[in-house]
Amino acid sequence: MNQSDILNALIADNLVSDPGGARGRLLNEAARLFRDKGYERTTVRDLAAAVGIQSGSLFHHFRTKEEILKAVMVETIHLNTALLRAAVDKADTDTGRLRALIRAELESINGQTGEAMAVLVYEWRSLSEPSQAEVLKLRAIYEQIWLDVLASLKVGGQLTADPFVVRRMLTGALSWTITWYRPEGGGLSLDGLTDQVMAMMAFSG
Amino acid sequence: MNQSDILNALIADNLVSDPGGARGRLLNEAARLFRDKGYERTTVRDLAAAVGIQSGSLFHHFRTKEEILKAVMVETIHLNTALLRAAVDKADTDTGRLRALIRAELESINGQTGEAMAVLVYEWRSLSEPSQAEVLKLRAIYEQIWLDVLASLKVGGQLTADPFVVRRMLTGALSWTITWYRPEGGGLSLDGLTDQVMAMMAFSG
DNA sequence: GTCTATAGAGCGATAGAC
DNA sequence: GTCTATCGCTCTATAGAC
Repeated sequence: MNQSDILNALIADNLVSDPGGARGRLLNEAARLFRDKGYERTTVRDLAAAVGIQSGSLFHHFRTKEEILKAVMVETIHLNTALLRAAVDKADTDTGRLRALIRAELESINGQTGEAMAVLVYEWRSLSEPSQAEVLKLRAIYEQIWLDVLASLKVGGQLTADPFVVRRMLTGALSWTITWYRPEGGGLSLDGLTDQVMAMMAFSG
Repeated sequence: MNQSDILNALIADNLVSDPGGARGRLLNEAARLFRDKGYERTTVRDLAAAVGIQSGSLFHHFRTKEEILKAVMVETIHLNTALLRAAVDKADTDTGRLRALIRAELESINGQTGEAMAVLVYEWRSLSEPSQAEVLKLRAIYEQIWLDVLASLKVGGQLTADPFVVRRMLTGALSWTITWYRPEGGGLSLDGLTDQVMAMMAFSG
């Protein structure tokens, strides 16, 4: 399964909207706007204009503005959980799995789904409490993939620090790359960036 | 010079407002509100209520709401640059200086100035372009303290990764601790957290 | 230096025609 | 399913009394 097979499978299961459809197009534009301007500064008029309709028409597709934010987050987690799962399953050592996780998360953040990933990380506060609880359940599945690999490295002795703390440090370090890393610049490639992260970790394996 | 001596020296130089005065009290409350609710969701009525005045009275002290955000950021950088400088000057090896930097930044983020530090990191987008440029100049001084130590470690061979990349990874990892680390919980202490970060770094010194 | 009162603009969301 | 029109509300900032 390559990336586009994974996407198509999720669309078939109604877990992710078809990016060609009306709903999918809106969610893509919403992710971009929410990342660039922030959720609060993005108006329903901005969202509507981005897909070429009037603001009133938006509410035929979504009951509230917040429902759009939630949909961006939920679909992003579904997609990236599947991508992370696929990446980790390809490796056959714990060290290789850690590298695959770092590479996959960097790609999620700095690649095509980057806008939505940034929204997921930095617009969390804008989501209502009930929606946060809902999204958190989905996020836990994603996090567990990380924790399983880190725990295995800890048992194997390659990792000395606490897996939970390491995961949180990496969450911060990797998500922060969206503020400074520019893959198109011709400088550091995504693999090169992954190498740098690995070089930073106290890791004998 | 202990921490309170440093603060008093900055107040004497008019670089930081006296926390007991009207301006200082407002900036402290503003930092707390901006961190908790975000800049956009915090209204001038919220800010005024936090110091016990009406919203109209705020504009006797600040010309715009954004000026308050900028003042929070500028004073935070002045204070934390002085604290970082003092911390690094106490150590006498490069490894010790790195540890001191990590410890100091964790304390800035998770201690008394944590609310303002969080605003500095996560409300950057809410600052107007001209103000961003102004604050960036001050930030560069702070960053240079980090880069000097990391460059020295690179020359010494203890650090293999690129100093600029390492600094950015650490910026993300350390600032992210405000979202999960709770020092008062009785679990991990600030020194313990510093140990965990050091344990994560590929660092033979 | 703080108050009351409000101007002026923009916001999310709704209603009903087509 | 999109349109136009607009409601009702909240926001930043101002004006002028005290």
